[in-house]
Amino acid sequence: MVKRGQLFSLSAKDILPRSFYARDTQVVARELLGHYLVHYSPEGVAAGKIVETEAYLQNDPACHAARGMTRRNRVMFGPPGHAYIYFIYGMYYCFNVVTREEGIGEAVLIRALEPVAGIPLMQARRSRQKITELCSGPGRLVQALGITREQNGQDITSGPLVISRGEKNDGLPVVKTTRIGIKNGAELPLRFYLAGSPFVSKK
DNA sequence: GTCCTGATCCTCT
DNA sequence: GAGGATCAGGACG
Repeated sequence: MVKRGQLFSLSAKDILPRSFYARDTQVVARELLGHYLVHYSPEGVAAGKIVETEAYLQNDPACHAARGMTRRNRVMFGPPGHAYIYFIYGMYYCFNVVTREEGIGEAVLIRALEPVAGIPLMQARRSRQKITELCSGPGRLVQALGITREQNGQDITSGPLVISRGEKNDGLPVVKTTRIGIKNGAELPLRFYLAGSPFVSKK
């Protein structure tokens, strides 16, 4: 059990293996809830529990990969368990996890975290004090964890940016609903979040 | 080359 | 609740 503010040290067995990601994208999106996104940076470690995700499928008009591979989205077509980070609205970055086997362009967008470690660091990076405003949104959590575009394509099963095993996810109430901020495919129920969490980006 | 749109967030009112 | 900030990728010519 990880408590808020606790020092975050991982051993290899805590990290989700590549096989976790090489599965159906909706299943991965659903099962990522409750696990921890951890970033070791030169300034220190910052980590949060994943409380909100969205699935992006290859035959889905909202997905960058829907129209085939380009230089921008090529990471999505690569092997699973890698980070796909892209720039949006001229100001923000979004962090995705590549799923499915190599050659299929699908990913899971991490939309919100519950901060558990490195909170002072997050507050400094975000210029915000309230815990609920540190990671409740895709652009926010990237900023709070200190993730940069340089990490696009990076392996997240080893190295400074990883997802580690949380408590047993079974039994947590999960809501499945429509995604946020998109026009095409807006009606598809591909967003997942932990019911009642004050850290989701939007109810 | 030019134009337009977007998987967002913040600052007002 | 509305509007602005700000820029890369993709569509088109």
